[in-house]
Amino acid sequence: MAAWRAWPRIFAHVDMDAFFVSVELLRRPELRGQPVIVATGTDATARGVVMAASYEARRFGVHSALPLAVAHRRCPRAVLLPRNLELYRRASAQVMEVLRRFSDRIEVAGLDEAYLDLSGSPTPKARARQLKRDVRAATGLICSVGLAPNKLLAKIASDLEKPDGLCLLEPDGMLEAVGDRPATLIPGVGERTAERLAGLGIRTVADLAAAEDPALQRALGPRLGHALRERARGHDERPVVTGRERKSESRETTFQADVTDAATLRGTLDELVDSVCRGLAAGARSGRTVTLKIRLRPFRTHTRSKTIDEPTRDPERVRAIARELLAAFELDAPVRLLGVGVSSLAADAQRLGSAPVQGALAIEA
DNA sequence: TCTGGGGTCCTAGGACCC
DNA sequence: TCTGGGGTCCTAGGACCC
Repeated sequence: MAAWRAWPRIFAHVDMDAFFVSVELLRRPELRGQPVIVATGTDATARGVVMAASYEARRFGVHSALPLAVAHRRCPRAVLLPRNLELYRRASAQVMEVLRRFSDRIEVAGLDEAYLDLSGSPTPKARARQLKRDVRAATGLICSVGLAPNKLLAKIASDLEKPDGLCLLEPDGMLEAVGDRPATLIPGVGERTAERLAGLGIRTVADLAAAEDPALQRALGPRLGHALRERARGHDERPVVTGRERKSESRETTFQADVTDAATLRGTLDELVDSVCRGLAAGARSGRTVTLKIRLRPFRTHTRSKTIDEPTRDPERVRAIARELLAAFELDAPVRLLGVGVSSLAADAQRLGSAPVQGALAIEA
């Protein structure tokens, strides 16, 4: 009898393979088999990063988040495609629609991945195979699926047999499967944390699993230190969270050349504010905190924020606050990036007649 | 080697209130 | 005159994820 039959819960992590590139290839089939890079722009010498790389391009050491200039050096003949987020959003919605047929307990964790709670299914592996077939039939896209008794192991498992993988991972099998991989394999261990761990002589997942709790807690803080060791041991109690509410909305832009001109900054700021407010309106939300983000040369990032008493998404109001924050900021170097965000969001309580808000109605009653 | 854009969560200090 | 303890809110920065 398969061990998974004894698991109290069964989670699937569905991860689309080279998602942005694969979506592009649906309409550019002639590019199949070639190194393809989806990036922030098409000028390989301009500022930007790789958003996705085909498996052919990955063989040259090109991967997402890599600076475009470096990617171009590593693989000069790669076809560079500009990102088309609207296209990827539509494809993602199609994929998620298929996934919902397999469980209503689904957590969308990005455009290209989701967790499904399949607890209670007598044949989870067969369900996963069917899911892969259905996604492919509906969208033409390939995904990898990890099956495990918790979200963490499911996520690790989905990556083990990419592309087009289907992998089942038990807690007992974790160290055998990934024990000698770098600790950064564990979600939550990024570059900075990996450096701190290396200071303790911890480099692999197995090292982290075997580490002393007090030492970890001194290096990383009590919460993170304990949590990461638990993860390295395959322990994870997080449930699938459905229907998350957005907590902030922001826009930012990196200038192709650093900016010192005040009028350019103000003009850009106004566009960012308008876009954020349109986004808030589309989601019927308003917010109380306006945050200005500034990145100065060479790469120093700062934020300034102001919180008001009443939620707003009035562009005039948000613009006035953003301009005030910008005016008060001491610019001692050229500006590389400018951003605007609104947080402390609340659902609109307006238009009660046509679009009732539950909480508000309860008060009315 | 040069580092996008959209998010989430955590920490830490200070203000303020009871 | 010296000085509690807890709670919430706000701000700024940092780390991380996709």
